[in-house]
Amino acid sequence: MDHDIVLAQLAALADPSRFHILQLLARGSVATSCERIEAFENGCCVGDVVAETGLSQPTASHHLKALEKVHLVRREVRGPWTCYFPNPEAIEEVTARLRSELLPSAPRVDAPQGGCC
Amino acid sequence: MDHDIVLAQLAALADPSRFHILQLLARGSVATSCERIEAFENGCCVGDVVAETGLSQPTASHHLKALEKVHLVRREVRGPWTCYFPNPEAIEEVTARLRSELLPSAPRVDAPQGGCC
DNA sequence: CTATGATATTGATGCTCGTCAATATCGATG
DNA sequence: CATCGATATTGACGAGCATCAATATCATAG
Repeated sequence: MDHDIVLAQLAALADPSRFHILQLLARGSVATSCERIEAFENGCCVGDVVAETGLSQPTASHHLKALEKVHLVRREVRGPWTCYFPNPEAIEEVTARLRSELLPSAPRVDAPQGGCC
Repeated sequence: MDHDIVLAQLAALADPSRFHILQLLARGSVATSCERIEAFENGCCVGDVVAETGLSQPTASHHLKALEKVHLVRREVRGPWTCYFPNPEAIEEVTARLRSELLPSAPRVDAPQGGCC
């Protein structure tokens, strides 16, 4: 089902470590140690996440892989580095789906003035 | 921290059962068995969720409580029934926070035309 | 007060997941 | 090939959670 991707993305977003990683990528505030990422790209490598978050290297790698699996980040191998980049479209998609599925699309039926209880 | 509420709301949204409950409430498609809910209110009672989802009564009660804890639904006791109503403001808040925290606010620094790699 | 219908709580169970240590893989460089 | 830096994988552990059965609470009608 196409439905599942939204739930998977929400689950990915709900973890504090992963949310933090996405924040770092979104604000482009990572001074990366990767020689193959230009400043304007707002990307980082696994080691950068380790340095910024204090997570162990396997944990950082694990979370980045999870984020890439639901397309919240884009992954690119550049020589010895694995580079990750934010994917704003995915954020837009999640918020759009949340709104379309969980907000009343049509204006509600007119309610009587007096209330009920 | 005010930060935690967003993560808690995302975690609440990420569960299939809870997401389904919110969908039912959002589209106002629950023909409730509660005598004290008017049609225009788009609310339902615990028993309605049991009937619509097939979950056990304790599980439905548990999920509704969890949704209320993060303000995704509003709770109101009406006689023997506990009634739940959608809270669209919370959905708007979550999506707004997602966008403000995970999307680049300022336009990115101008990138060189040629790309890099 | 008693009985009944509606919901909440408790206890238990199985599963998922976040985390790290240890180890393996992989690319680049001599 | 041998080495080194960067990342991925494996294995294990513990915490949290979704779920249900059984039971308790609570409101209302009689």
